[in-house]
Amino acid sequence: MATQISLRERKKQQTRDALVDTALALFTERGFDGVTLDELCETVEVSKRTFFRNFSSKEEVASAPLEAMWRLFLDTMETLPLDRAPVLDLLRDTLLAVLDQMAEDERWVGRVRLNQRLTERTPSITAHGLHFCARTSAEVETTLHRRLGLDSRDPRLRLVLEMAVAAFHAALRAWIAEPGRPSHAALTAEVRTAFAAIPAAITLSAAPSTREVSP
Amino acid sequence: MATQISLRERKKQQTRDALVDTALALFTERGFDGVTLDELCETVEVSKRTFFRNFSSKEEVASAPLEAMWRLFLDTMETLPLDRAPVLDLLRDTLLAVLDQMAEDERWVGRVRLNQRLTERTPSITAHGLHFCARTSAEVETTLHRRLGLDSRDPRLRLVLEMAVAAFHAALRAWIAEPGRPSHAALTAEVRTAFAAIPAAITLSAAPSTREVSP
DNA sequence: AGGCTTATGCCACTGAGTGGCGTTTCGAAA
DNA sequence: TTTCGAAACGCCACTCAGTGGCATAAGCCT
Repeated sequence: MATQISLRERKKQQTRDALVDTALALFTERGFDGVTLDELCETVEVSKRTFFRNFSSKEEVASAPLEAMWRLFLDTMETLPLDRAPVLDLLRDTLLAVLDQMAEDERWVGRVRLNQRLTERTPSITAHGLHFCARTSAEVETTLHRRLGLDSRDPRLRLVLEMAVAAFHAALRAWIAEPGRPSHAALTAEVRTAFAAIPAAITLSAAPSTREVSP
Repeated sequence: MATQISLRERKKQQTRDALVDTALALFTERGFDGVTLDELCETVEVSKRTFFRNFSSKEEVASAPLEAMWRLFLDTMETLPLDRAPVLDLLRDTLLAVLDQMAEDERWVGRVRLNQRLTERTPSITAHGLHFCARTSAEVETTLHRRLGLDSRDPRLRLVLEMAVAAFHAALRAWIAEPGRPSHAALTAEVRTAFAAIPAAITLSAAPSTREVSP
């Protein structure tokens, strides 16, 4: 009872996975711009037309792992039971739960790592990822706006979402920078740390004892 | 102060301005994807090669007004006298000062309006703008990190920067949505409103009877 | 005025992304 | 099992963003 989905769906998923893994490997090895789509498609033995039926751009295939996580996040937000806790805590806990769920496939952690490394060194992937985040968080905003019953002109919901996204990005960067093989546990720890730093960020002031020397 | 710059510099600036204004007009009229670069260049009577010596992409020419503002912001951050005020207040006040300075050229306000309208309806411009913001705020982070003497692993500086950017974007969106002709004064008012909402965003909770929380 | 620098125009080229269309492959009903 | 419709695929031709090279022109400087 493993697969209730059709053979066709499975085959499609297989080529999708093959494209993602091969793309991550090739991009990591020779750089995003050093690999053409023709090359990638030839390696996976798939036509370029098929590639664009699975991904909307060259950047998307490299961002697939994180985008899958955000889609799960969005779905969870739709069905989550809401309590009266601060939205920021809600977002953090949902994010942590989603991370646990994604990490059940242990290959995902490795893929996210390559995904993130490529994002950091490739401007066009960065831009694509930021845009995806913006779209997704706009959808989360819509969902929460409806479910929490807030005034649509209230900018606080948008702001708290941006804070959460910023905290997650900070956590990802710190996680990638860690020595050794980044683990799922380490990532969740970084997420907790980053969210915990938010209140202090608002009141952050210049360090008292520091004096400036440069022109 | 008059123009001390050379004639050559002025001519270059003229073609730059012509490209920006024509691009904003054409894109607004027929959509970003409905205008080819060849068309734009023919209208301004400039070769495509020249276009790419002034702008690095089709998206950049549409984002030029806001990018100019952020560059001025970055320069200001470099030379600003720092006091012990919270960094968030520092960022807000600097942003307001930079807006005043940009608005001295009254054409700028109109350009930003078109810039922002196009950004909202064009995904690729959105992505480009977000990436530019990320790069710029990373530079601001570097500058403030050096000038404030903070631990480089402290995520609070990054977080407070993201909050400021998010507040500015929220202000821009509200400004664009205002009826009538958006003015510079209205924009600064929106900026103040958005920044003021930040502390309450953190503690925002789901509340059917919507109890307001004040800082 | 003459040489130097710098912007520009022109041209050919790569590579991403799209549309059309015929063919294969799977799913499901008969 | 056969057959039929739908979905996925491959192939081909095309548009357009962006780049590199090289020759030319325009401003700058002595």
